[in-house]
Amino acid sequence: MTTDTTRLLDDLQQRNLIAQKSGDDEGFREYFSEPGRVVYCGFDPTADSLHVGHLVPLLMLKRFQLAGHKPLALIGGATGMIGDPSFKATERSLNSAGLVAEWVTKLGQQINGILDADTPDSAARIVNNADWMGGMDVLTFLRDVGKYFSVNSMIGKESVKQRINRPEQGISFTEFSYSLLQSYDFAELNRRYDCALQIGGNDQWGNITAGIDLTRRMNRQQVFGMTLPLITKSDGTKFGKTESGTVWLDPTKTSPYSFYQFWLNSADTDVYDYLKYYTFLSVEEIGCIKAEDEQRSAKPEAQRILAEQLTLLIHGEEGLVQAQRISQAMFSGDPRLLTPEELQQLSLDGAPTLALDSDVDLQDTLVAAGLAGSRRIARELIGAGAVLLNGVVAESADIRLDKAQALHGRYILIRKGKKHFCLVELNRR
RNA sequence: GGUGGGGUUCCCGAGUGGCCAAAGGGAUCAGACUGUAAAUCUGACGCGCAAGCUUCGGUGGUUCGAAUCCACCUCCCACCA
Repeated sequence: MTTDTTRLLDDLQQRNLIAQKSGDDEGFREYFSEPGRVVYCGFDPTADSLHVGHLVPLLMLKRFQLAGHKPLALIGGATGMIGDPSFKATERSLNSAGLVAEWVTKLGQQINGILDADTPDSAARIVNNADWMGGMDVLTFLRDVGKYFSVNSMIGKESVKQRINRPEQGISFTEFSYSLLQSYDFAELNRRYDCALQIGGNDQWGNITAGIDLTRRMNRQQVFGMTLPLITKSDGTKFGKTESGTVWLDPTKTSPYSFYQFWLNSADTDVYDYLKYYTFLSVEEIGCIKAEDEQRSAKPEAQRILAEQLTLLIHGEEGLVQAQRISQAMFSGDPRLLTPEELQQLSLDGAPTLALDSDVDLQDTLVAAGLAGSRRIARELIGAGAVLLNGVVAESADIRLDKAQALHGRYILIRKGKKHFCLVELNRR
């Protein structure tokens, strides 16, 4: 077991997954040389689903689990009521208690699906900090927790500096107190579960170190902290977004197909790093993939592997098959070969869909589908041969869509350019 | 409060009476090339099938004609205090 953890830490370093780590490497390694250590990461319910930005810490918990430790996922039913101000430019609006509670439940289910709760010696545990914070009264909190914090050092934290320095934005006492809550969580988890490591995104460093200090003072225990790097894209745009917005883990918010496509579209310059961050493939294997991709001068395999690994992990075998089947039909297959069931599945799987009456103008349809900004643009696109109906180039701008050309009398798959689609379903009249 | 500068089509930014739907760049979209890449090249980029119509902070005015001139309003910025 000792070797497992040593390997883990070396592996994490090779994957560039450690941004900052508290304390000395020796002590850290020694402590984690014993199996069954408890590692925690908090997830605040700020939406009804986790998104790809949450994956790195979540998978980190799993990495520790695979190395024989116990992952502890904390869902911030309490902290989610407050809002973390770290590196946020503006004060955030509060969510209602009911909404937060609902989100807590949903996040719990998602996390549960990813972390293994049945592994004998390293079962995952999911806790909610509302359980110990919800009932705490103000005086107790201020006396027992607040007393350990120095406002002087709190206002010096980099994470709130911009808020402190910008009077027009400011920071409410509520948000300013957030760090105390998170710190108390660490101390509490240390007391309850002997938790000794908190991990989080690099923006959490301030909160984590505050928790380490509090735990030492309250529990007289030395605990550890580690932050994970902020994932970036080589083109400078924000990771985790597509033109249609955040990439969620919830299949009803981001379909397995879109999720698969998100990873598949990773840039060559990023994809090998992502394989290290997001998959459990060994660094050696990833190195081989890279070497092979460089040998072959054709399309690299890395993106496909990345997309497969992640879709399988989050959406399971079925989700992956769906995603691949749709991708195949859309990009390289002939949509005319799809069965009515598969076409129907397309819309369920997240392809944009439009229900129209039969015998409609193609230009108007392109506009309605959001594939063209105006009829004039639609005509230009058609003229350039950029519009495909069921995989066949639309020859004329004056085409009308009717049942005769619809697949199975109902479906017309419109494609604009290389990767914009809309499935039109003609109503029977 | 005083003075000076400014608000132009998604963004930046030219344009100071007709030749302006408005230079140039960026972003975006498409085509070619490709790997559903990158880079590059080409084209499009207010609306309209078209005649034409609606845009240049707002309102009114001068003029045959205004993004361009005038008045007022509004917002932003700089300096003064």
